Amino acid sequence: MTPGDMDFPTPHPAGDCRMVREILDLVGDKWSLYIIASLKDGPVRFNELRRRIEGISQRMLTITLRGLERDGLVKRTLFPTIPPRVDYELTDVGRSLLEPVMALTLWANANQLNIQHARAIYDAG
Amino acid sequence: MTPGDMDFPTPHPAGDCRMVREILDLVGDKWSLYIIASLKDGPVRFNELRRRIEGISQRMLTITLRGLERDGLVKRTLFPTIPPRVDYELTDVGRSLLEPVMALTLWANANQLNIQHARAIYDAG
DNA sequence: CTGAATCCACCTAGATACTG
DNA sequence: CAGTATCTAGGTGGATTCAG
Repeated sequence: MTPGDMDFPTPHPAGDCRMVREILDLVGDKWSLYIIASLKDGPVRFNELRRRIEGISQRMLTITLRGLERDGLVKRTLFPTIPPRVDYELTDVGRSLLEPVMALTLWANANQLNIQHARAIYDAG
Repeated sequence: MTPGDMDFPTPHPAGDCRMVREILDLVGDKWSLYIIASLKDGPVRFNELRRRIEGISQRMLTITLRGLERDGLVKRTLFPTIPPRVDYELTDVGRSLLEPVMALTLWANANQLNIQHARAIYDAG
């Protein structure tokens, strides 16, 4: 580490953007938000979750759930019965994420036509 | 388009989640939010933008700007001087996106310790 | 039922070199 | 200055198969 470059509190003016990117690294993948949304009304079992989220593969459901569990957004409960049963549910932290996501949803609602229009114009030109 | 599959209003209960995903497809990539944040105070030229966003390559800056321009979030203005000059600035739509993004930032601020903690516990077990 | 393991196709994005 | 073109490594996610 060269002494001259010791501290770089904010390498660029984008400041806060750093943390937003961390969230996007958290739930910005293809399936996380679908899972969170699908869990908003209470615990759901693995295969039921799989049925609810159309198009997700078994592998991606497992992997994504593991990530959400690791980040403390989803809680996994194993019932050691035969056959085994596993419930997934949102933690308080996970549920609190629904709020800012809702803000994004509102923005999407308000602007999706603008965006479609802009694209149509751009693609025409 | 097969007549049978005509309409599928909400294939799964995740409903609103669709639109959120569309936004993530819009600005959920690696650089879009950095660019939007870097443009929040007014027009910026290409190379200045490149200097502000540490780590971005010339290619990715071009590609990402094209996408944002196509979606109507960023406006590109060419001054046909020699050497050429190009200004990029947020449109009203682009600027309006800063609000819900700010909500995400607040959530990140409030929960980043929770997440770090959850990860530490998970990785320990 | 709930996974883990493996293989593979696609896409993203970085490096580099070149252009008007 | 503001791009474009090409090549390539690495990551993401789908399909399939196996296991407890």
